[in-house]
Amino acid sequence: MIVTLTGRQTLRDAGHPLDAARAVLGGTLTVGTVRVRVVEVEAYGGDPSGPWPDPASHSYRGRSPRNSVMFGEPGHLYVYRSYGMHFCANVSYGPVGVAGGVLLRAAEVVEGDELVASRRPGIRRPADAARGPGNLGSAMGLTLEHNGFDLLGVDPGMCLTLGNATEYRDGPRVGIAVAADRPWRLWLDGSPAVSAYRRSPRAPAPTTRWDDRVRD
DNA sequence: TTCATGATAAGG
DNA sequence: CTTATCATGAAC
Repeated sequence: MIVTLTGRQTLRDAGHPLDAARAVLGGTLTVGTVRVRVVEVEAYGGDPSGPWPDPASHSYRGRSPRNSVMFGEPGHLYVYRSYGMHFCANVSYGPVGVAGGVLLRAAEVVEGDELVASRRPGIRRPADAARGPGNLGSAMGLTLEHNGFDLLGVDPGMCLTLGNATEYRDGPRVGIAVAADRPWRLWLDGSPAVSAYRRSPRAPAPTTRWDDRVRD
């Protein structure tokens, strides 16, 4: 018997942060008249009392006004201000009360190129429009007003379809000082919109080469 | 490869 | 009040 899960169920029942990341990767996000295909994501877990403790996650030190969406219904948009100037977007996952988020790191523009171009003047090539989480936020026109929107429900102008990617690359997460080497960054191989890997200068040097390490 | 940028949360 | 941060583009 074939069971088709709704997107909400898939995100709620993720058994691991990577399950949620795989579900989102390859899907589409629509905000207003702009639709993009998500080609790079990072999984983030939650606090130590939950199933996926993650010191790199905004929710690691418990619920706060900023991160509360991560603790809420799966399939909602968690928008945060990064370094005071960029807006980055996550998709919440896990049951209500359990924190988790999939950071949207890069996407290809499918619809709305004109509006995106006006929001991202000066880019060298179209693939750079939503390349990197801050750039993705700019291209989609995201602000804190979008925080908490239901991506799988009735909120106007906001829609997420899951990609449930089965073929992808993985690697260490970008720009974080702790738990940087968990292979929780996933991307679609070959997409020109995938961002470049930048290791945090605060992260300890990896003890083994990435390609040599064993992953489970 | 390093730096300025500059909001917000967390810790002293 | 001080420090760190799920980043970016430009300068070096």
